[in-house]
Amino acid sequence: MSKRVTINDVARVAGVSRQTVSRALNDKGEIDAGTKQRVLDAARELGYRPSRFARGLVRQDSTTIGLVIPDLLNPFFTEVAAGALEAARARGWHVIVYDTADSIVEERSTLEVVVAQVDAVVGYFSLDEAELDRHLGGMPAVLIGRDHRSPRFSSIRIDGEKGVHEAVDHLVAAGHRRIGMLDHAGRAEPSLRRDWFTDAMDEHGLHAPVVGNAVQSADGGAEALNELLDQHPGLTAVFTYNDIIAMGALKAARRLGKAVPADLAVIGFDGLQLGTVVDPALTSVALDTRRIGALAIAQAGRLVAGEPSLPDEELLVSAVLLVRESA
Amino acid sequence: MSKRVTINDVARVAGVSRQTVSRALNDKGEIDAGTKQRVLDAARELGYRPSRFARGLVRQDSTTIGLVIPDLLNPFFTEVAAGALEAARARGWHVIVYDTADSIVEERSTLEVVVAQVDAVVGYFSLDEAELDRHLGGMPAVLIGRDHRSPRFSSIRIDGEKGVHEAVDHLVAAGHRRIGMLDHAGRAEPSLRRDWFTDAMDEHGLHAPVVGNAVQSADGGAEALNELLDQHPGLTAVFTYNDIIAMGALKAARRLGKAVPADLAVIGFDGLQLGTVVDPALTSVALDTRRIGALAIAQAGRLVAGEPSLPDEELLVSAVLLVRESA
DNA sequence: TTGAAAGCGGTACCAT
DNA sequence: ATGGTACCGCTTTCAA
Repeated sequence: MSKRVTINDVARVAGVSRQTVSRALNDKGEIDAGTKQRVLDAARELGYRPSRFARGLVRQDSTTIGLVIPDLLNPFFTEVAAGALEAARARGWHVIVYDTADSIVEERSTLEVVVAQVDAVVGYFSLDEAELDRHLGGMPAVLIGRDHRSPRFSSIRIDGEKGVHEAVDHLVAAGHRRIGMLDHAGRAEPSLRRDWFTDAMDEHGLHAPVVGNAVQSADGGAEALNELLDQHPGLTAVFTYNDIIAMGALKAARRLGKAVPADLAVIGFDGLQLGTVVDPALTSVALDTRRIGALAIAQAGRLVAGEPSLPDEELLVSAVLLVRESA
Repeated sequence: MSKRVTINDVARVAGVSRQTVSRALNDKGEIDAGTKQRVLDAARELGYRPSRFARGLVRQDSTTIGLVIPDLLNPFFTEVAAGALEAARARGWHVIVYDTADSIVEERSTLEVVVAQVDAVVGYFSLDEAELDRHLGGMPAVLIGRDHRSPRFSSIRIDGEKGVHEAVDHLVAAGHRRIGMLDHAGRAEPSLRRDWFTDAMDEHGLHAPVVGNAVQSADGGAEALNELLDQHPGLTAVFTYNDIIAMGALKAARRLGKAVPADLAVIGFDGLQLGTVVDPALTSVALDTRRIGALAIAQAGRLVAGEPSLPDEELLVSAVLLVRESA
């Protein structure tokens, strides 16, 4: 492994001092054109590249934010990430992306590493606040889609209540009464989204919604729909935990010979762009994913700079019903 | 904006030297338990976080690789990115993701910024080698899906020839003779994928393939298929530039009342996981996207470390036909 | 126009 | 167990 070429090497070869090298490289004035050229040539020849650490050490700017997401392959997180990258880029900040592979173990090891590499973290975490704090040791952190108790954290809150109510209203207005839900499987408690759904159903006097559980994949959604319809053949509409599950449900419905939305209306959650590639295009309770990413970055930036936090009400992203074709 | 808390501040408050602070923080032995606690308390109190620059400067390890992709929202690039992240993580390296938004202008500004932030770049570039070199100034670079002339660059090459031949063989074996293609619109020249397709058709004595052009989106694919079938109603199969376009074609086919694959067989390119959420699941000439990302990282790592490049034949990723349902 | 010297915030090595 | 000192690679005064 070849030794690093430093500014001193360049200086020696060019026959000048390193300050002069610095001047040449950073396009400062106050330098003879000939000297500058000589330095540049030497630098090229040696393959010199300035150390980003040394630079960063002396110029105290340069903000790097760690974005922690459970699964880059999940289009929802990809959209959030895209929003974050865009927002960061606009400010000249950098984003290091960490994928925790939906695993607590990976999340821990990610956090351990993250503290040494970035100025702030934003993202989706499943560890409790105490442990997060322990790993992060004072680093600014913005939790997405999850409230915080400790003032040490910030949150980007997601409110789907209004959107889910709109969805149920929409279904009821179209004449649906027997409406089921496909919730997320494999979590201890029912999801918030399910609570919103139940509430909305209650409001219409439609009680005891029937709920199935789907693992997080299109196949999971398909399977869950099959089971649900098996037990409750009378259902004319389903609301799902998210769009991926809804897409699986779409597929399963077609296999069962049910036309969507005529025989079975389907409404997802997330409002992924992806919802337009399936047929019929997916109606969904949509989140502004770009905005989520952008907000997280903005808030992280303020924390890093020691500026006051964004006001709470701006840290909230509300879902709205996006009517396409499936309902 | 509050001033940075340094190790000296902690040392002063704890009443020790900074070396002792360093010991306490890095869990070195040779330190009194009481002292260590005192230091830790002081650090917490002050909200001290070590500077990653100073650390990086003295510990010469820590590799950061820049991943440049045209569009994170394109699932193909997402999959490559996921592969890269995974490979980097396994080595303890970091990946900064840059999205150039499919724009030359953004690509330039990205490159300008990238040089100061990472040890090597990998990704998809559209600038010519001379300009890349100029921006990169000696930084190791791995071009994906694109060959290089200058030995200054590395490439991860993509070979779809075999896979596309398999696809055509598959169609021909199923009795198809009138096979069209939906190429990528908006590029000056026909794509490599089109060349492979034409060759494969030739081999079967099926000449003059009919080709339409689709813009890069599902809608683009749908539109292009409509046009193509309008001009060539006899087609019984289409091969597309990529999976997204194929998914649009799938949708368009259904709208036209054509069953897939019975009336029209569809084969995409890329082999996206996404291909399973549509119905019928997409048959595709599949690339191992994870591997592409992993190879790029591996090669970048070697370049950074000054190790010999991976042998050329290992830097090649070949596509294979992935038969699902649409053909 | 150029160079010398003083840090930036840490860690490593050598004393004590 | 603790502190002193040098040094990582670069930029920024300040002189010359």
